Amino acid sequence: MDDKNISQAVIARLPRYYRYLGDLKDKGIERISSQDLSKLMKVTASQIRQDFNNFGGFGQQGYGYNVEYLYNEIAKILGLNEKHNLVIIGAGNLGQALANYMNFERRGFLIKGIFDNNQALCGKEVRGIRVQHIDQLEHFIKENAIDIAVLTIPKDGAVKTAEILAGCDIKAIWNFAHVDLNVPESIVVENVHLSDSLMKLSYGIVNKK
Amino acid sequence: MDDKNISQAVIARLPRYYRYLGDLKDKGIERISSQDLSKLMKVTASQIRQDFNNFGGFGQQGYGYNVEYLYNEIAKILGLNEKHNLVIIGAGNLGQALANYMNFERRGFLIKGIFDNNQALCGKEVRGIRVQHIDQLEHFIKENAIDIAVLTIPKDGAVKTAEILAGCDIKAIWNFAHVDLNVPESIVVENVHLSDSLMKLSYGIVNKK
DNA sequence: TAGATTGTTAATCGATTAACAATC
DNA sequence: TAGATTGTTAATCGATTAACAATC
Repeated sequence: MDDKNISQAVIARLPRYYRYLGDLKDKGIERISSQDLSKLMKVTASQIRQDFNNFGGFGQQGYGYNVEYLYNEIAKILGLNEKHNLVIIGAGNLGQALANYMNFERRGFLIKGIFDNNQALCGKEVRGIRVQHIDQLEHFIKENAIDIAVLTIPKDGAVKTAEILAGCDIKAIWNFAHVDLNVPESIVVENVHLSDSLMKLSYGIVNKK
Repeated sequence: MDDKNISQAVIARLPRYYRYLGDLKDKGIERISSQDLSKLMKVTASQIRQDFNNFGGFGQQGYGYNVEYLYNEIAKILGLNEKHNLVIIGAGNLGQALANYMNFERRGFLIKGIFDNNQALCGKEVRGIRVQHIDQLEHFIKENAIDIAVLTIPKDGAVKTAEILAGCDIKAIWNFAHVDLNVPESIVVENVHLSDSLMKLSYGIVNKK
């Protein structure tokens, strides 16, 4: 897998390929051609082949792609073969929802800690993990080899907390706050702006043809 | 506002413009040039002007853009000046988190009902709204002029429920299930695939330069 | 071998950026 | 009026699609 410069558009499509291949695998399907996959996923076969060839040749002429092999290769590309330790910052509804949504653990994303600045929540257990006060965050991250911080707090707190995280050795921030974080290039930030998504939906309704 | 064919890329940027303009407005800033906004948002001034001009001229040569006016115009484009009635389907953690996250109401998205197929949850109150059994969904949608269904249930249920929704007069589905829904073109679907987002983040960590 | 389907190059399409005339 | 900045056209860049030779 020699990553020269894979475009964001390609990367954004990988999880969807992964999902479809997982379904095919579960159905016991062994091989699939780019053409058949293209019908299933409603994209062009050409795009599928181009996308995969960014990472090397996974197929075989005259045969197509081996489902399980391709599935595993995409997992590797996405880093799903590695374990990631994460903390959730913000033990409100969304934080708890993510903590309880445990398909993530199956993919190697292990919740090691949950933090909140509300003393009343501290000590409470969410999915067997005791909520800690946010003051302990910095120490905890360093001690527990935390890779990923999940930010599920309001935007004011998020900006400040992101600065703290930048000071620790955090690798990535999964940001649910409605604000763009300003952290060094070296930290990966993946935003989930739910209100942006809802506005896009709203646009779709209002401008329906 | 004459919508010929605005590209998805442009639409996806509108909520972000809206957010920044809202912040500027709150700070009492009256006008801004595309150049200043471009520095703030880290995009090109050219893109900003192109984007806005898809919807008509909102600026003035030699002056720039009036913040409040532009803010309101974008709100109109996004349909935020209209009210939307919505139901949440799935009263689990995520459904409750969204129900409780009430900035949505401020933007005109009114939660009218919450549904679940788990009898144990029915009758329980979430944010003052009594959870109903999913059997009542169809009836409720038709009676209460519901525009938007928020799907926060596992994927098997989601596919079936989407079919029911397609039968009602629903306008849009905000889909949090990890599956692509197959509904008529006339229904707007906006997906929030959290696991896809987390995989993108994972890719970012593993392939960091 | 013949048929199928990839990997890859070339063509097309669309989106972003640059440039500048129009105009406030 | 002169300066600033938009609206818009033209140039560039990148992503998608089409085509086909390579090869299993």
